Amino acid sequence: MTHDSNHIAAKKLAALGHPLRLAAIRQLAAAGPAGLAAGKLAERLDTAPSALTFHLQKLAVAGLVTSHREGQFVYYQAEFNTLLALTDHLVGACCAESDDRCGPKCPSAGAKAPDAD
Amino acid sequence: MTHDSNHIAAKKLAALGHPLRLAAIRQLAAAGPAGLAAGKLAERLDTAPSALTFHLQKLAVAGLVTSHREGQFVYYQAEFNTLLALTDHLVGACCAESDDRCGPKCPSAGAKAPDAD
DNA sequence: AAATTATTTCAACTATTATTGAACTATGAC
DNA sequence: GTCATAGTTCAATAATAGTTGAAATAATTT
Repeated sequence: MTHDSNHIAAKKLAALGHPLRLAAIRQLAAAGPAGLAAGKLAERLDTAPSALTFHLQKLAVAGLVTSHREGQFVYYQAEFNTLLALTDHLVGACCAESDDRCGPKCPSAGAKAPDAD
Repeated sequence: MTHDSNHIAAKKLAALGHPLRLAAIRQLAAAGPAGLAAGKLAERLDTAPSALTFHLQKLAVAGLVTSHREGQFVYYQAEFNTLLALTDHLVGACCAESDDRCGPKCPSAGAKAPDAD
């Protein structure tokens, strides 16, 4: 909400704004809390290891993934709370200043409906 | 879900991945279906008109805003459905391949819980 | 300790995006 | 028509981001 949290959220969105990175985070999200090894991810995304590292680092800097080594492997996992907070930042204030709502799925539906049907 | 929809979603996220654009779409989202005139938006975002046009065009190309002229004014409005679909693309497959869920707010909570408590 | 597998780092290069201010176009008021 | 207001376009520049492959580091196996 502050001036600065907008800046931070924009950074996260920019990090997600690349096809490989978006595909990566979705794989990691689908994989659940256990995450995936970098190599597995590279294989699934059909990309070169060095490219994957480059992109995973951007995601890590943005706070969207974490990693830890387990023997030979480095596991990456999605930062779920950060992802969910981000989607909320994006649509959470939807229609806040409006009498109308944007539709049946409006995130702030019910919060201000004058309609007591 | 397809290879290509990922690419399209990444484009939208990249469009949102700039502080001014993110601030703009949030203002437009908060403004509801009626939208806001470009000048009003420029004033609220404290930015030069030409810069605002530049960024609004990116949002428009990405399908996140539309605009229409009303006399002297050009009104911009958020594309709510696109925004909501985007957040869903981002977290919709969360934990889909996992036995564990990422947390109490997991978007796919209930979809696969073996827990019949 | 040499070989193998997993991942990261680096450097050279290419490509894309953002910023700024001045000029331009569109509409409405006089 | 001329003036004021609202927005857009353009051109020059500055800044950032992405790609590639080869070399380096880390852990494991023999």
